[in-house]
Amino acid sequence: MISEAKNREFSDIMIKRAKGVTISQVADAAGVARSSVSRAFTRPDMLLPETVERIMKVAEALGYVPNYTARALSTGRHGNIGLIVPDIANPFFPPLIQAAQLEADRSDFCIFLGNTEENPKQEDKLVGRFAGQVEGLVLASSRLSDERIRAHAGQMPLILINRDIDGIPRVLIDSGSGVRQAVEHLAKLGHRKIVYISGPSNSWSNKQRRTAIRSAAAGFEVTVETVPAVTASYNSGRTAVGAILATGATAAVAFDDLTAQGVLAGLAEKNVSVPGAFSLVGCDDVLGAVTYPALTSVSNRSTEAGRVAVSLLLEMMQSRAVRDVRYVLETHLVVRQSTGHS
Amino acid sequence: MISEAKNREFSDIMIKRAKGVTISQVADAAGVARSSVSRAFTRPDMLLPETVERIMKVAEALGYVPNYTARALSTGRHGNIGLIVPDIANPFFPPLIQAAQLEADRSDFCIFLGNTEENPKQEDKLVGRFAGQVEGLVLASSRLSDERIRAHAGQMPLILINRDIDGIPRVLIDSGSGVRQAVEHLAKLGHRKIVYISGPSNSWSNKQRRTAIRSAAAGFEVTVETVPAVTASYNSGRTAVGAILATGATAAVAFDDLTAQGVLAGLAEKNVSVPGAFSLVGCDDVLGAVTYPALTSVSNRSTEAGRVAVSLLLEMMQSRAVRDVRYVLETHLVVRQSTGHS
DNA sequence: CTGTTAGCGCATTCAC
DNA sequence: GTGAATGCGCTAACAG
Repeated sequence: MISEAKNREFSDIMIKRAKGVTISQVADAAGVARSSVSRAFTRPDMLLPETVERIMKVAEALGYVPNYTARALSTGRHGNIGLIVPDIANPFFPPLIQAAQLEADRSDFCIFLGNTEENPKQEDKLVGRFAGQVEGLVLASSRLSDERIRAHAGQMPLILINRDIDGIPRVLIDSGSGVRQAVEHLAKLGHRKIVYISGPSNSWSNKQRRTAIRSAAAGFEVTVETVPAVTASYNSGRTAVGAILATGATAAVAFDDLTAQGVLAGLAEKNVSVPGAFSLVGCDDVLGAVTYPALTSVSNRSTEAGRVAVSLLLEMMQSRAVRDVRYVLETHLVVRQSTGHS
Repeated sequence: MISEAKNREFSDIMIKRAKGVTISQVADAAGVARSSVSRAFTRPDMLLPETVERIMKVAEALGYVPNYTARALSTGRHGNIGLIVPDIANPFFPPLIQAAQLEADRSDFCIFLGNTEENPKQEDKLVGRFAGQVEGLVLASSRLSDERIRAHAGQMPLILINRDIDGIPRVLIDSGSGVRQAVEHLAKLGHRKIVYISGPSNSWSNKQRRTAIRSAAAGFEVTVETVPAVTASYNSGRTAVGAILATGATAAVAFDDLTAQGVLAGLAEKNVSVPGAFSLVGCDDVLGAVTYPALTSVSNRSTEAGRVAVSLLLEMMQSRAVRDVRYVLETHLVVRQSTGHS
């Protein structure tokens, strides 16, 4: 590996950069009032076409670009909305972010993205940081306490994704429906004891999945044990394999696909064949069919969740009022090759 | 699937939301001047501890939150930097984004993220939209023309990732080094004709890889043909398989891992075994060992690229000057199971 | 230590 | 149709 110093080539030329040109300079240069320049950019119809053209030409020449911050301060509308996610590197979120961005763009809004590294403190800090820069906020899989979320919701329009708090508009991906199908699927394959490999303890989805598995298992005369995987990640799943096998279960449902992928690797290391000797189901279906064996998983609807959340937020911002919306997206099991007879 | 209407439950309660409380209201309520409130939040050391405490208490009670937009307008510093990527759903970018965010956070800066959907128009619009909201900008794998980039660089501090323009600070991931190793690897395995499955035509990385393969191949007496894959994606790679096999080549290097993954799927459909009958190398190494067979790939250094870019940007913003930096990150080949003897 | 004053860049009343 | 004045919420001199 080459050292940093060796990689850096630079000349000594220091070019002082110009400060941003303002509306006043354009006005002076064009021989008009500041307000006319402003109008030329926001309501050209109020000016003579020739005046607009002249102003635009001068603005172009001077390299004038409207300052959105100043505009926002004066209008109270900055056209930005914030989106906060716990971990952008988790493949569950990029499609959600993309969909949110697309939906925001349709109404000419920009997305301010925050990544919290699964850290509530960081999340709280970010929300505060967004204050005054965004008109509304979407919190995806928030790790914040109910109280904190309520406090923030009092400050600005707020939509929750995968977090169920009364009185705050929320979009919920109901993995419960898919998880129940997973348990039924495993039961029919003859499995009598399964383990749930749990995710982050402050995750709403984690609680929901754990509960759904327990109740579904009871109906199929299957027993369930829970093995924690601390965080939702590959390594976490991999190290949990020992504990999983120690339970004597013949199948497992993992909190998410990433965890499942780690478990898959851990099982392979211990020469436990899948699905021959052990069956595994993931959640969120973010890996498609790329694992080996291809992972049976519970579908996710993150794209719709992102789209709907932003759509609800824009609606809420427009009406300047909050409705107690609870939008639920159902899921289902996608059967592939990682599950088989016990 | 349940209809949207059915999923939406909401009460009729419309709660009017309060407007943001300002520094003046806090000042009045606390019986101090506005400037004291401002100081309590920005330079508490300038005030008596008891004054600070009193102000803070009142602020807390009123639910005051500093307005960053107003603050930015007055100071000229908003503590935001923009980061624009072509496709957030491409696994190459999340680690880069995460690293950039982490580095920004160390200096208490926030990242404003933009996604362009590989569309230059959208990219141009976003840059304009960021004007005045960010103090600096990082453009990753920009699809903009040199002219547009130069124009924007004149407006604010700007760093490029994977784009090589003279006079504009840039961080380049040199996949050339890794690609050359790939060609050598294939040549040693006896392959005499290989194809390069190209990516987006306006991608700097694509040009760089194509060029590197050609020159390396010449040195090893290997012939190269190029098959286009339009966009960098799974489907694109999958549909290119026909054209790839038609060339009669025995191995291929794909623009990126996503494309390679598609090719892998396409080859499997045609019952062409990998690496038995065909060898394949990816680029960017974003899939780890999860494909089957595990993909031989050229390493990426996106995390470092993100970190370094932000670090350079902050440095540049501080000095209010631009140096002609060209920071190069070397790559290497990661051999796995998708390559074998011809 | 704290209050007073004056902008930051722009949109928006009002007059003309 | 266009210019002059006011204020968005906050920070930064300058006094006291």
